[in-house]
This record gives sequence, structure tokens and C-alpha cells, in this order.
Amino acid sequence: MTTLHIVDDDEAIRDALGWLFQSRNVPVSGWPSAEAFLEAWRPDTAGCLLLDIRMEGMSGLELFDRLLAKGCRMPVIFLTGHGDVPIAVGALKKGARDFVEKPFNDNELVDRVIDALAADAEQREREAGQAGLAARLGTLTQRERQVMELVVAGRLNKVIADELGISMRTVEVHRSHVFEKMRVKTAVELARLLTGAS
Amino acid sequence: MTTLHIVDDDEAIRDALGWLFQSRNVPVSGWPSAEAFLEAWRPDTAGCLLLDIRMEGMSGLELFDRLLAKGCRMPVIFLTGHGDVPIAVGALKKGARDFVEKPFNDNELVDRVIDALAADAEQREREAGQAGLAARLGTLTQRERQVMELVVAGRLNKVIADELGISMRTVEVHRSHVFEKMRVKTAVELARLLTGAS
DNA sequence: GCCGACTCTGCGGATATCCACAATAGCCGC
DNA sequence: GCGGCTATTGTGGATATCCGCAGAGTCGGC
Repeated sequence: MTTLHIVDDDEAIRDALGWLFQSRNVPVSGWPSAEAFLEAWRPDTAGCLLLDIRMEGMSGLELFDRLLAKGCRMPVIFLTGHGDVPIAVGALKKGARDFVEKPFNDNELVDRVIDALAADAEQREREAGQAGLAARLGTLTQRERQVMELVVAGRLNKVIADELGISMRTVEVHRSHVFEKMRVKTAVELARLLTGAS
Repeated sequence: MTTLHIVDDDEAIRDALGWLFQSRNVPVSGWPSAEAFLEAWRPDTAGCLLLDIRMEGMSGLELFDRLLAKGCRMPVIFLTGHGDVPIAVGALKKGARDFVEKPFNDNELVDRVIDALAADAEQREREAGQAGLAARLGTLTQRERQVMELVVAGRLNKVIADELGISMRTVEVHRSHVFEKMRVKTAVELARLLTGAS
């Protein structure tokens, strides 16, 4: 299981949460400030975030914004003692996964964190697939990409040849290169790859 | 533009909101209770919902639940004077579009309602397309559907013939019937239709 | 200047797909 | 029982796709 990152400037709370989660076999890493986590964050940082709102220095909300700007898509659960409806609504509408007020129910929080960790793992798996796809797309030449787009659009080779002003034979060559590079055997498989089908 | 449905048991508020929205050219219909709206709701009821939480009889939250259970996908904006973080969080996580506390900013609320109405219109358009697709799928026979699935999976006719234990010729016949009924000319177009591509 | 890529093209043959014509058979409703 | 729908299969020919073999022109790097 991947890690739960706890960001809270109160060491006592970090420790208490650390205890709680470790006792449930959830790996934890603690951060004393938003700045510290923001600094350490990398695009491949996995897991989920448990974020206190009110902290010395950068607030949890601002950290969330900065992470979003950096392209972070990790699930974020806010934890706060002084909840406020507009803040909660704003956070959720920006994509936070949850917003929990202290005092919280231990079991409930653990469940939500576990769900979030699972969601993150699932999403990373999907993205890994997409990355492989993107890498293969990157090996295509311009012409191959053009031909591929027309193939996926359902055009026949002769039509593609017409539209690109080249011979059918050339289209066939590019087409077969595309199939080879994308590791598919038929146009339908290619279309499914690109339109993101199961 | 489609209608904003206001559900609030306080006639004064309904009137005030009605005034506000009508002055911005947003068509409004008012409902004095959750029960009244639930009764009148039909799957083709369009627009968006502005829902008071605390009301005599059924609460706004319960109305939301009942509507969800009935398959209602209209955008819902909650309006409440006595906000509460867990309630707001719960409503948003169930799919409410927004959760606004009184007193609210008129312009902001109008903007959010207009956005919601636009989102509803867009979604209905998408669903209309899906409905046409579903209707065409419904005209297919069992065999045709089986063949279609294998075609969309990228199998060649000979392989399909093998898997279904029938002759290639028969597969070709079913295949062309599928193309005709689904109004496409190639397997790729069919795949794009079913996997929901642009 | 040579080598490697990308692009382009032609020929010919093996496969696959598309289609019209033609026919058999079971099932269901009128 | 007849007509219509579904499913099945065949023949034969027009198109389309797949692929190996062969060659040629451009461009950029070593």
C-alpha cells in the first residue's frame, strides 16, 4: 500500500494520526509544514494527502492550490478544527476528495483514507497505461501521425491517399508502420486505443 | 433557456428569488414543498434545482436522495441558512452541484444557476445522442449484436466465424446488417460510436 | 561524402471485405 | 397455411487491405 502524507504543523496531532494509521497498517509520512511538503513533492509521489487547513505559514488550502498548479492529482482529504461551509464547498469543488471536521471518527477517517489510497493506485495504473501509449505515439513521424488520424477517423486508404495527395501504396506503408509501432493488428484496435476503450 | 426550479416552503423567499432570477431573464418555477416537486418531477423535467434544506415535511436533502433514486440527473444547488460542514460535504459528495449559505451574493448565485442550466442543457444533448444510439442498438438481433461485439473487438471475419461456429458468409451478412442499422460504413466508425468518441 | 531516417512510388500476389443473386429452414402471428 | 423475420449457407466477382521486393529523392549528422 502506498503512503499517507500527513501535513500538520502540530507535532502532537501528527504523532496521534501517525499512531492511528500505523496501527491500521497504513504507511505514513509526516510533514511539519505546507512548505516542506511542497518542496519535497515530485510528480511521482504516490499515495494520498491528509491536510490541515490552518497552519503557520502556508495554509492547507494554498498548498492544495499550488499542488494542483504543479499537476498533482493525488487525492486530498482536508482536516480542520474550524470548519466553514464556503471553505469546504470551495475545496470540494476544486477537487478535494473529502473535508473532515475535528473531532473526527477514527474508523471513518481510516476508511476514507484507505479508499483514497486505492483510488490513487488505480489512477496511477491508468496513467501508466496512458504513458506507454504516449511514448509509442511519440515514435511516430509526422506523416505517420497524419495517416493514423485519418485511419482512426474511418477513412479508406484510397481516400487518405487523396486527401494527403500521395499514392495509395505510400499510405499502406505508413499505415503498416503505425500498426507496428502502436502494436496493433487492425484499425479497430487502433481506434480503441486512442479513444480510450476498455 | 430552461427553467430554474425553486423549492422552498417560505413563500417570501420564493418570491424574492423569483424576482431576482426573472430580472436576469432566467425562467423560474416555484414549489412550496419537496413533496410537491417530487410529485411533479418527470424524467424529462429539464433545468436545474435550487433547494432549501430545512423545510416543513421532507427536507431538501431527502428530496435530493429521492430524486437521485428516481434517476434524476438535474444539477442541484442547495441553499441554506444553517449550514453545517458535514451536511455540505455529504451533499457535494453525492453529486450536488453547489451548496450556498444565506445570506448569499445575488450575482454569484445567478452565475452559478446559469452555469448549472447550461450544464444541464449540454448533458441532455449528449443523452439525446446516446438515446438515438441505444434505439439503433435495440433494432439489432441477438446474432447481429454478437457479431458486432466481435467486430468492435477487432476480430477478423474468419475469426468471428470460428468463434461463433458459423460460416464466414453468414458473418458478412450479419456484419453488413449491423453497419446498415447503425448507419456506419466501416468497422472503425462503429468502434468510435460505441466507445463514445468525438 | 557516406550513412541513416523519412518519404515517396510501382508491381504482383495473398487475404479480406463488400455485395448481388439465390436458396433452405425454424418460428411466430394472422 | 401463408407471409414475415431471423439465421444460415453458397457462388462469384468487385474492391480493399496486407506485404515482400525494389528503387529513388531529401535532409541532417558524422
